[in-house]
Amino acid sequence: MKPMLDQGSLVAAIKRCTRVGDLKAIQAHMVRANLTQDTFLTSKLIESSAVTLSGHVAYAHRIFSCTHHPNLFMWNTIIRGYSISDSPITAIALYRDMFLCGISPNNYTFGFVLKACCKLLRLCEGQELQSQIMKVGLDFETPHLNGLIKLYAACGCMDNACVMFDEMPDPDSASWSTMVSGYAQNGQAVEALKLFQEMQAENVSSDAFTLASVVGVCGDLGALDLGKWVHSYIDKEGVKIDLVLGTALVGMYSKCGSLDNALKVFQGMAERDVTAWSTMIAGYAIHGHGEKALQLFDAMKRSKTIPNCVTFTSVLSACSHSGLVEKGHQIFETMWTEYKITPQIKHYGCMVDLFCQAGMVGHTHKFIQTMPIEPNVHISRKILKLDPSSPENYVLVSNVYASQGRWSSVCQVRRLMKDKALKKQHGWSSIEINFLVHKFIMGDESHPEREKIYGMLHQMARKLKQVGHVASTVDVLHDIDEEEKEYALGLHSERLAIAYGLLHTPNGSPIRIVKNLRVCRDCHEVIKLISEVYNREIILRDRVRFHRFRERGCSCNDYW
DNA sequence: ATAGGGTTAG
Repeated sequence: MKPMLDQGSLVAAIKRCTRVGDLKAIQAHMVRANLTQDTFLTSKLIESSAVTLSGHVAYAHRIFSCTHHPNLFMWNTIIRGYSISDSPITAIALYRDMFLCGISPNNYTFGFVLKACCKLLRLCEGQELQSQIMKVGLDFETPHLNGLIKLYAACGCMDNACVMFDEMPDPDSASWSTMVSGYAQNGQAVEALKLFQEMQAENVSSDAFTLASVVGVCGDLGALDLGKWVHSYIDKEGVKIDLVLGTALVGMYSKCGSLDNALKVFQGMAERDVTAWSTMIAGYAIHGHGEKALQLFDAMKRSKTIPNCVTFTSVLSACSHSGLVEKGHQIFETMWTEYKITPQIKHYGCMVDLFCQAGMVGHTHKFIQTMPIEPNVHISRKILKLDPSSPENYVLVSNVYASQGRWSSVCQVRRLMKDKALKKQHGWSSIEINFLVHKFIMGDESHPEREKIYGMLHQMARKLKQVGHVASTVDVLHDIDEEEKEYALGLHSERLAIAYGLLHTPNGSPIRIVKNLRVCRDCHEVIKLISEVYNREIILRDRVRFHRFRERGCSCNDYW
């Protein structure tokens, strides 16, 4: 190696570092060149290990602690490093230390601490920060406002986020994309799309960040036509399809059932990381193409991309849907032996599905005994104990009970959820007509065409009764709360969507609907009946299947 | 002397 003992070449060398080991070598050079007290070089060392080589904040922290009088840049850099690390709480602690050391923050500091608050969902501290900025007389800049909007969105307060956004004098593309992704993350997909359409109307051009969110929303809603339109918009505007946007498109096309397009985008991508590969593999898994998913998994390994736990969920579920028992078992074993990934409950779930579908009852029992957690209702109880704050877990448990007809337990779980005042996650269904996505929740009365829809709904109910359908839930849920009554009356979201579809799609064309979150037992049966009575093909995409491969062993290719 | 906010997979 050439000697590089001046500051300039050392800085250049730090920039080229890809591992912490490289930094150690440079530190050795600094000792030899008597440059250990060089503030600029020390700053760059901290920056490199704290930010550029993320995951090595502790190393940066050691250098920082050895510095006698760290300057503001060093403080900022170390706080920034922690804010993006898995210990953002340390960023906040350091921010307090900074005051104790008599160092005043600047605008950059606030941005980094805000990010840490965001990761920790510390709304109060974020607001405190907001008043501090004003107190010290610094300008409140767009990145701060965007950070606060993000914080509100992350904490589920889209109303506050919206007020801030509306009051912004000069929202930039980051502001828009924060809002769009905020709606998307809070399950307000339609609002996200509305905002995107507003952007179009106001001639605000969308960049790759916003578009990735929008594309994701299209996938969530199964809005293929709109998704295709956004894709053509991306091409037309010459927006570069980078790793993230490419991955978003692949995911959108596979979720919307268009695997050809998903593959086309995937193959056109200049680079592919573990997320991109996992998305494409999941696409094949969802549609029951087990062999293809496995081929892709092999290709991924050949490309030296290291699979993670998400990749394995998709690969194992692909095996389960295609009956590839041996192969699946083999891959499951490699999780720990080759990749040191501890299988999670969902991976065990895939394995149980795999054995069950192959009819290997004995094998299943044996496998279950090796599991760290029992795979029945009792695990669900454990899940609730482990994470009692996640509403999804309650829904999962309630569904497990429902599938066994244990209605009183269903009510108990629901009541528990209510007592804990957990935000109800409404199940919804949607249908896309002429690029517009119409979303319905159970008993939805807000639609402008509610009269027509309800008329159709009652007609549907009568016709179903004529062919002998008795809503199985009606009989058991008579003495429960209002919501359950609506449920029992048949105002399920998917029926509202179908009614709307019957009213608005031309005769002969299929009705494609997406159902999310709450599966009722007779949903598929009812849809089949409606489709027979009205002589219309009804295609249901059940989003729950994407999340919970382990539930009752239906193959996903039934849905598209 | 250096630096900031927003995006993707189950």
